[in-house]
Amino acid sequence: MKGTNKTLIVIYGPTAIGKTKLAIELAHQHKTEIISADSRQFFKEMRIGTAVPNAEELNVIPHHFIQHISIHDNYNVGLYEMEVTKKISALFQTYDTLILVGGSGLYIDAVCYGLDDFPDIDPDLRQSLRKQFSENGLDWLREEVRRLDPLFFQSSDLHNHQRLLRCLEVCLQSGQSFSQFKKKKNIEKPFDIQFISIKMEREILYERIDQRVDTMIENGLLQEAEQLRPFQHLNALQTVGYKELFAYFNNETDLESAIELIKRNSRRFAKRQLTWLKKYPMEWV
RNA sequence: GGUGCUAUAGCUCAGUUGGUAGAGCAAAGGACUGAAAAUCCUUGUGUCCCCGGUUCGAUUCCUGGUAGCACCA
Repeated sequence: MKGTNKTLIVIYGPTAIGKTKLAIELAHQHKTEIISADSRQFFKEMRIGTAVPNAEELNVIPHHFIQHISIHDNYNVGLYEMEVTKKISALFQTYDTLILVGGSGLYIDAVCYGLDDFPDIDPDLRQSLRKQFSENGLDWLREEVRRLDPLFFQSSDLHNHQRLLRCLEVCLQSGQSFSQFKKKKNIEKPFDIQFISIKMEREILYERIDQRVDTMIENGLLQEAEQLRPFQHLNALQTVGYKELFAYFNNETDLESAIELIKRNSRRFAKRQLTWLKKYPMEWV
């Protein structure tokens, strides 16, 4: 306890476990509002495939950071952190308790522990580095990182091109090493945090995932994905439930296989979320 | 009823000239600071259908079962 009378209830857990329902119950109970930490429900074009709360649910309890931006907007966890920090402090003027709910661990971390300050990256630089990577490959990328940030080179996964590219862009943008910015300063938040998750057998969770995918298909996921097909290259659409259907539209697979893949990839996603979850001091319901 | 083929991991199958076995997929574990539903790392789970026989030793060869498939009646 920090001696404040403000509490953020954080609901985290794997996809399809019932976070939305629990959040709404708790919001009713505390007569408060809900903040989303779900990096895919932000996008207003993606509704069915991200299982956003339905219209009635959104009506009864005010939700923030849901369906509030477009897939064409440039968005990331840094922007989210800035906005959500402001929003939370504004809402705590009115409420003693707020609900944070979502499945994106990094975004939960950003709210609860803060992010270090990194330089803004010139889009041209980012573009150029990606091009160089696609031309010169992973060995080139590693070599650059070794030269500019030996510490990162030692301690990081040298097969992960996304991380290496991120490291490199920060180094080149700032003239300093990426590692220098990573201070892990763990900003003290002016509120208490209570982590809550839901206990469920793996087998039952997987059944729920399968069922929910079938429901999404019934609710028109194909049509939603079809409309987004022209934008399939966007970051926001590198998402389970969409990328598999793009493959189907592009004749790379049949529909049945695409749906099976959505289920499998949702299971794998849930597993990654369960790994992430272990770092939080959870209370289970 | 007869003949033939098959029986090995959760699934599809490979293999062992006799020394208790391995691929793909599914799965499990992990990492994570501005793409995070992304990206990446690690891991092989087993009465080799059952009862006998031969053998120092059988999942492998042999007899007999059982089950599935195919063909013939």
